[in-house]
Formats: sequence, structure tokens, C-alpha cells
Amino acid sequence: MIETNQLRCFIAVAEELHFNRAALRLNMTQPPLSRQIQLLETRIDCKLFIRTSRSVVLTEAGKSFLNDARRILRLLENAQKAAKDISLGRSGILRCGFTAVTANKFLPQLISNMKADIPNSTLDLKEMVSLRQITALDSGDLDVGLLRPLVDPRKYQDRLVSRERLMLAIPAGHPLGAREFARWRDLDGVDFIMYDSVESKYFHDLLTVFLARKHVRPNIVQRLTQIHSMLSLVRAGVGVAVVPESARILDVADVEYREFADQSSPYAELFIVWRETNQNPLIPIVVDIAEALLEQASTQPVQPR
Amino acid sequence: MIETNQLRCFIAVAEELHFNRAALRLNMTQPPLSRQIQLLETRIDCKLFIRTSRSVVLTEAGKSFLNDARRILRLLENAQKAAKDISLGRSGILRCGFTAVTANKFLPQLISNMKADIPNSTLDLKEMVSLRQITALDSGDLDVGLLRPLVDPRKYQDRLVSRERLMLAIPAGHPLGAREFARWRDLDGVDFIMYDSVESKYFHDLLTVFLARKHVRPNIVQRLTQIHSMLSLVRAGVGVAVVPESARILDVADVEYREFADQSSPYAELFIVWRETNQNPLIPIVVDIAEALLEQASTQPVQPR
DNA sequence: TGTTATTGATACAAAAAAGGTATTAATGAT
DNA sequence: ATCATTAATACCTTTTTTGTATCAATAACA
Repeated sequence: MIETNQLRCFIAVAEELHFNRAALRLNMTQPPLSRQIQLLETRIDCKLFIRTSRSVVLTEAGKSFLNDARRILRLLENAQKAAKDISLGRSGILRCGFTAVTANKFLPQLISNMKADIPNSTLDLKEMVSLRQITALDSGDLDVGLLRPLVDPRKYQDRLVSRERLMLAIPAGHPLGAREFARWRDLDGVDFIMYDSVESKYFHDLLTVFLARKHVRPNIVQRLTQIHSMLSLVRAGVGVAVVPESARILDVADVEYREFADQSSPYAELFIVWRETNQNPLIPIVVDIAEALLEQASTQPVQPR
Repeated sequence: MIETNQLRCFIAVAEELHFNRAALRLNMTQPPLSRQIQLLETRIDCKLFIRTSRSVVLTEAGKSFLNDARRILRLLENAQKAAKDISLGRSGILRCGFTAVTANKFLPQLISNMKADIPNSTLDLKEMVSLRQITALDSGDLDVGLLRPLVDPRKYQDRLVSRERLMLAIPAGHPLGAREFARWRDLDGVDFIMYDSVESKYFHDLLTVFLARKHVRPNIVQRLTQIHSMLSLVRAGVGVAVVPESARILDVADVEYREFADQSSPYAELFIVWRETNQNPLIPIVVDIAEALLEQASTQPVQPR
């Protein structure tokens, strides 16, 4: 069976294309190196180098194997480091799902706080819609998810980690900008850019329910998924939109924001969710960090740049 | 440094959670297995198992390392297999130059036979004129070339892979279409579409030499490079042309073809060419396949669609 | 509570593998 | 034709791994 030492020998020779220099680099002499390479070649049962007594070149098979050998050694080092870090309780890898909206404000903060508190930890981030995150939690592809509230509490633990006000986004100079605070009833009949009912189900439902309760019927001119696209249309004067506060970070020119005066205005909530059975020691740590962010956020509102 | 053998030992113990059973599975005795695991633990510098003298359990670090160890061994096996496959020519990349005319008939057959015989192989096709292919073979940019005979036999290996008759292409209703077989002498003074002397040097020289020997002087009204363009002009009634049999595949409407009665009529030959020093294991295989196509072709002439 | 059976660790000798030195064989350069 | 370079081979030494015998710890059971 192939040993990693042979991989190291092979990589050295492949990089130097010279047995003597390679041996020097490996702190050994040339003959045993030659034999290690021969051994390797008999084990995988194919020539890796073409040697004339004057030069050494990689075969096609050798090139392929060089790639793989490098990758394998890299993986081995990572595995080693990961195991040690875990044993020191210091870190490890946390696979974390997130939804596109999260990326605006919450995620950057989470990442930087994670780095500060647990320097050796790795957040393995994967963007996926809330529902997909749930299945990934089940299959073990994710350790935690950052998603909108739609979770079956029997199987999952969750904590609220972000709670943002919704704001009115209007093009500069729009009549609704005259007031310092927006009023919901003013949206009645106004050209309005709405969330897609499938792709952005959470925001769609949130707004639809709230508008219906307020008996306000804006004139929906477009349905979109990406908040960024919505703001572009707002800027173009297609209509107004209601977006979470963190959308300000996108910093779209010529778009202004107004808070709603009405204190009953809905919040967009974000939860961190994980399976109770998942033993990853980073989970309680990241949950703490994420919860701490909620408190920070409530005292320090988003400012436009 | 960690050796793959230690990974195998570790996986066995992690799966059996029992040193004796694991040792049995590894065809060894328990004491050396214990020491291998200890060695592994000192090398990655963390405990992988919690052993009471009665039971063995994985630590968190051990669980992480088990995942990685399995993945690494799997990768190693795949790497081994991939390298061997390439060396056997069961997979890999063959960079193959071809001339535009080749693409009509020969190349599609070659590609489909390659796919059938060596499913994992990739033909990396690059269209270039014969001369350019030669320089590309020298520089190592190509493994094989499909080109017209103009090769210095000292540096290259070559094999004939295609041999086609030239045919007369005429617009429907042209007087020369009256006969079932064309005669070269009938071309004397006839409006004729000729090959470009530079870009289509091979066909140009072939025809020029042959016509001169027959003392036939057609009236050359146009010089072109692309056979397809020539046939378009034939169709438009600009003149007649002499094209390789495989041009029929282009299936230009209102153009008819006549074989030459004269058995001495020239052939258009195609060779597969490679450098003897090129070790790509796919070369002998593709050469075989290409040669086999010649035999097929000689018994099965091109039919118009 | 004492005995036994089970199980991983340790000690030491034997075997295998890897490494080192000296030399050979092949070949490009002079 | 000779020399220099370079990978392979032969042979010996050192290191590593393995196996046998045994120990130490402990759970099971009488």
C-alpha cells in the first residue's frame, strides 16, 4: 500500500526533476529515494517518470498523480490540525448555512466575532434558502443554519439572533420622502415593488399579511427576489419598496430610506438553528456569539455610509 | 509524519471500537496496533480514543479525524486508479490537430470510435492548417495531427488514415452532368473554381500538377480556401469544382457530383502524425482506431444524405 | 469480597523496511 | 575518445515494525 512518505518523495522528484536534488531536499541520499519511487511505481502499477540517464520527466499519469498527491498531503495536514484544534477545544470547523439577505449585515459581524473569539475556527459558509438549510441540517451537511422562522421546534434548537425594522425605500425626490417618518396608509395605491412569493417567501408573507391587516393595497408593479434588484428599480423610479434596515449597507445611490412611524411595524427576524443531536463543540460558542450580536444591534442602528 | 498505514489502523479501531477485533481485521496482532495508534496520537498531538481497560470510544477530535482519514484513503485510491488508467490509455487527454476538411467525415467517426473504445478519454481538438500542426507537434502543443502529406519522416511517425477520390461538383442542370462519369479533358476551358495556393496548398498543388500532366486548362474564375464556399459558388453557377468525396456530407442543395472515369485520378490522402518521442499512451490507441477507419471507409463509400 | 475473563498496554526479541556507502551503467558534453 | 553527470544496483547498517509473552486494570459473577 502507498505510504505518505512515498508521496513526499514523489512530489520532491516531480518538482526537482532530479533525483539528487530531490534527495537533498528530503534529507536523504539518492539511492533509497530511487528505490522509494520504484516502489511507488510498482504499487500503483504504472510509470510516473520517464528517465533517461540524463533527464527525468513526468509521464501523463505522473502529472495526474502529482496533483492528487499534493492534494492528499494538504488534506492530511488539515485533518491533523483540525483534530488537534478540536482536542484543545479551541476550534474546528463549523458548517454554517445562510440566506442571501443575511449576507448584508449579520454574517460579516458573525464572521469577524468568530475570528476574534476563536481564532483557529473555520466557518464553512454555504448559501442556501431556508428550507434547503433544514434538510442540510438533517443530513449532517450543516452544523447550524441562519434562517427565517419556519422551523419545527421538536427537532431543532433555535435562537433569535437578528431583528431588524423594515424601512421604506424611495427614489430621491419622491413625494413620500417629504415626511421624516413613513406611514403605511400612504402606500395605498402607490406603485410598489413586492417580494417573490416563492423565492422570497418569508418577506412576501410578512408584508402581505401586514398590509392586509392594515387594509393597505399598494399597486404592485413588479415581483422580485433579490433586494439589490429591488433597490435598483426603486432608484429607476419604478416604484417604492419595503426592505430590511440592513439593505442600507448595499448603498444604492439616489435611494432614500424612511422608518415607519407605526411602532407595530413588522420585524424581519433571523434565527440560528441547529440539531440537538449535533455534538460539534463550536455550536454553543457560535450561538452565544450570534445572540450577543442581537443585543449590540438593538443599541446601535444601521447607519448609511 | 503520519503514514497511511496508521490511517488504516485508526479507521479499523474506530470502526470496531475494539483493538483485538481491529487487529484481526488488519491481519496483525493487537500490541503493534496499539502502538501504531499511540504513535498516531503523539504525531497529531491529541488523544483520538478514550480507553478504559474495558471499552474504547472516539473523542471529538477522533471523530473529526475519522472523517478525514476515510476521505484521504478514498482519494488515494482514486488517485492511484486515475494514474493507472492514464498509463493504460483508458483515460486522459489527447490534443489532436485537424484541418477543416477533415471535419467533414473523418473526424466525426474518429471521435465516436474514441468515445466507444475509451470512454474516459478526452479529445482536445484544435483546428489548424497542416503546417501549423507540425510546429505544434514540435512544441508539444499537440499530441497528434491529422494532416495532408508533407511531413519530414525523420522526426515523425505517420500512418495513412483516409484516402478519398476527388469528384467533380457541378450545379444541377450543368451540361457536364449529362455523363454518368466525368472526364478530365471535358474541363478544358470550363469555368472552374480553384483552391487557394497558400491556404489550401495541398489541394491546389494536387490539382495543378494533375491538370498540367493531363494538359487540361480549365478557366479559373475564382480561388478559394473553404470547400463549403466553393460549393456555394458551384450552386450559384459560377463554375464547377473538384472536391473530395466527403464534401457530399456538406449536402449543398442543387449541387451534383460525378466520379471521374479515369482510374488514375488523384486521391486526397490524410495522415495521422505524431512525434516518436511523445509518450502519451493514448497515441498508439488513437492511431489504431484511425487506421481501422481507413479499412472501413474503403469498403463503404460516402453516400449523399 | 474474591475470582475470573476480558482488554489494552508494555517488554523484549525477531523480522522487515528504510537508509547509507560504494559502485556500475548509460549517455550527453567536450 | 574521454570525461562528467546521473540514475540504478549491490551490499551493509540502522531504524521501524511486528509478534510472543506478559502485565495491569476492571467488569462480571459467584
